[in-house]
Amino acid sequence: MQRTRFGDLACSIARTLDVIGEPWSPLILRDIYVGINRFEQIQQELGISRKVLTERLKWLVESEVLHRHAYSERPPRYEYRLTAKGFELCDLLLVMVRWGDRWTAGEAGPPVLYRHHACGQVSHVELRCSVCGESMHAADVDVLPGPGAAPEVTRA
Amino acid sequence: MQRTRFGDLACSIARTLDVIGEPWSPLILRDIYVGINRFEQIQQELGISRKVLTERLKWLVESEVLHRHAYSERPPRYEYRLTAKGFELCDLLLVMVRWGDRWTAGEAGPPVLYRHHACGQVSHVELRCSVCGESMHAADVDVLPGPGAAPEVTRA
DNA sequence: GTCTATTAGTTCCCTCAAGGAACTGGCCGG
DNA sequence: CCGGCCAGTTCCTTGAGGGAACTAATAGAC
Repeated sequence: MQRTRFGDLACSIARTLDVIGEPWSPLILRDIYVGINRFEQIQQELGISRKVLTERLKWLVESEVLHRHAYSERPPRYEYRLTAKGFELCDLLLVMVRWGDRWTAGEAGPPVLYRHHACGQVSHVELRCSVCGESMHAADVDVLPGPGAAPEVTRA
Repeated sequence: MQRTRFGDLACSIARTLDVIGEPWSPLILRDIYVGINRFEQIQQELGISRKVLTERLKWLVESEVLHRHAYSERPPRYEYRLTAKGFELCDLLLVMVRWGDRWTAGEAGPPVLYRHHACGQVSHVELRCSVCGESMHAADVDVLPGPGAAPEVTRA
């Protein structure tokens, strides 16, 4: 956790960062997305400190991104699963993958490929407009104050 | 900067986080995207420590996400601008905004709206498959090892 | 010519979060 | 009853973030 909390800003980016902006959190989310659901597994896969992993998991559960599921009563054992809120957050991971593949993968090519169920092809995500369906990137939009804007301040 | 660097992992998410995963970096990117380009302006808008801002800007310039543009020779004064690489990184911000709007905006509604140039409508981004154009989310894909995968390890 | 303001950092100290390793508690199998 | 597994917790050390003061370069006011 960084010292300054972002959740109070009238900014959806800051609020999203408040949930998964801390170091390790996106990688924990990825692990759980690909089926690495248990404390011990995640700790070993990432090489993260157990203390930090405990803190992150607790926060993600509080934020309703993950839910702690008992897979054994005796002894009490838990695994972590994505909620609907958490599943949608994985969109962010797909976009990170896309950017990382394009700009950091280098000679070797992307470390992981994604096959789309609908068409069966290996592909990647693209951003489109929810209204017209055309390509929509940072350069293709105007930014306007919305209903939840803080007075006298414009934040994204 | 968190203690553990992520850039060396064979994982595009980790590599992307290596560039903008540190606290404040996405918010700095956002500021520059919306036209807040100068050190003093960013520092005041975010309330970030000047020391940390210096470190982040330096790193983002080294990572070729930003470029340091001299807008005055005497006295030497600089502003920060997005490179093509940096502009594409803003896609990530749009997806963060979308998630934040959906899950954290609450009663007040989204603080900022985005109008798409192509259709003139206020809308938001959606993820589509680059091959077939259909909706593509985390639940709609199979994950396969790619050419740049580390031996014996699968990372996203 | 000196005084102040502006901009872009740099330096300093202090606190608190991350890393790492050892430890705890519940339970099972031999 | 001993060792092993799992899911954490505790403790200590290091180093990153916060905050404020300081520097350098220059323009403009007086």
